[in-house]
Amino acid sequence: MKNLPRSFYTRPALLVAKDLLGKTLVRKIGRVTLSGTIVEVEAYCGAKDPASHAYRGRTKRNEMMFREGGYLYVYFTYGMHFCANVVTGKNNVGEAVLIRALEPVCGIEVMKKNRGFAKTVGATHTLTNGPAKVCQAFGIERKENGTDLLGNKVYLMAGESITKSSIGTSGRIGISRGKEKKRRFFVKGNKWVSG
DNA sequence: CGACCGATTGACT
DNA sequence: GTCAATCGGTCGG
Repeated sequence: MKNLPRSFYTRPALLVAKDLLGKTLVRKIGRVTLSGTIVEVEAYCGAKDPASHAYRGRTKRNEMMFREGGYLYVYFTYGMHFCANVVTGKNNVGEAVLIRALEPVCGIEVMKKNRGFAKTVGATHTLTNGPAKVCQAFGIERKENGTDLLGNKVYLMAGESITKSSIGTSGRIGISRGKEKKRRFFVKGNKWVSG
């Protein structure tokens, strides 16, 4: 299997967001491989979007968002959580797509260990149904900020194809500004989608 | 420098 | 349903 090419990421965030549904996120930690199918995302559109970290221009924190597409932007929030974004668009644009939820595929036992879950068989939907949960399960922290998705630590592969009719759209979650914009996309009926 | 608040979660009433 | 946890970015003085 092969990484998605740079050209997948250098398009506008809204297009990349919809195309990310059904793709497989892969994370390698030493010899361990974790993977999952993306089922929920949100687009954050640079300087034009009041909810985006890039809205107030380039800073040390959001620098990564201004790279060309295909890098990981990880930020720390609420004093205890990390969220992972896929940087999109061309250099200096400042767009990204937040990975909000995914369906675990490989390495479920390791994800449970990372999340502090008991060693039971199978996965429960609370394992990865939220942006900070995905990061915790996949071991994505501050040092993963800036990871090149064309490398072999964190990357994406083509996965299931999602038909247009099974993609749901809504306003974004957990923000106060730009709430009305329909920039959240999810796979309808998938139990891993966050509530 | 101090106050305020956030792309969240989990525990508790 | 409500609320604390906990810290770094941002803005006002």
